[in-house]
Amino acid sequence: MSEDNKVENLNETVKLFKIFSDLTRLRIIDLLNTGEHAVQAIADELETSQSAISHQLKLLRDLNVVKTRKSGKQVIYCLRDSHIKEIFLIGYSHATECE
Amino acid sequence: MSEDNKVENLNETVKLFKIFSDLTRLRIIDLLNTGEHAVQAIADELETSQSAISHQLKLLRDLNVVKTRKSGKQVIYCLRDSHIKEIFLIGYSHATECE
DNA sequence: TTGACATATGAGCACCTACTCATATAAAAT
DNA sequence: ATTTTATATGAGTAGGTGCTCATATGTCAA
Repeated sequence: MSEDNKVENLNETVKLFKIFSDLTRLRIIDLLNTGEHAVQAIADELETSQSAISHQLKLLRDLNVVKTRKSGKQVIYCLRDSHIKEIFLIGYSHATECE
Repeated sequence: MSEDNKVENLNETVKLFKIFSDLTRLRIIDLLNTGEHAVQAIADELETSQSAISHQLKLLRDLNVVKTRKSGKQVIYCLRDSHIKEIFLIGYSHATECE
């Protein structure tokens, strides 16, 4: 592998880890681990503004972390696949196992 | 577990993931995976200024990711334990396996 | 159609972060 | 002792990020 490819792979890895590097996003992911939720339900649960949640959900959508379906006026979010869930859980257990 | 503890645990998880959320730091960690290196050797290998590397190494020191030993004028860095290596490798493989 | 509700999004701002540049510190060589 | 080499660190700065606030868009109900 060329040095450029190595750096490119590391850059992809950085992008992946950045998904989990914000408390609001991590709380959303943690919540969606328990099942699908509408936007306002997420905002209520996390006691965070609808706008802040919606901005983060857009990021997670653009990064293919979550997918949506519509139900009437609501938009319901869930994790796209177990990929993200796995990495989250590994990080979570490593971060909390030394207490 | 209280909601506060949950958030606190998620915050620790965020801190862990943030370690890996910068290309320079990830390249340093990747390089130290191959064994210990002095500061200037890291800077040369990554074609990055000594100052930039030194600043990042200070961060990694403060986060207990790396440890050092002195050898004459040089300060030689290595990863503190396999903990970090494991998480890095999991993220790296997840980020690169879909190509 | 009008109003109420649910979500998305743009603009602006405050904060954070990773760099550069200059300089301090420390050890070895001369 | 002075100079050279290796590393650390403070100040300043540019770019990125996550929020708020205002508003747009879309859907249902009356």
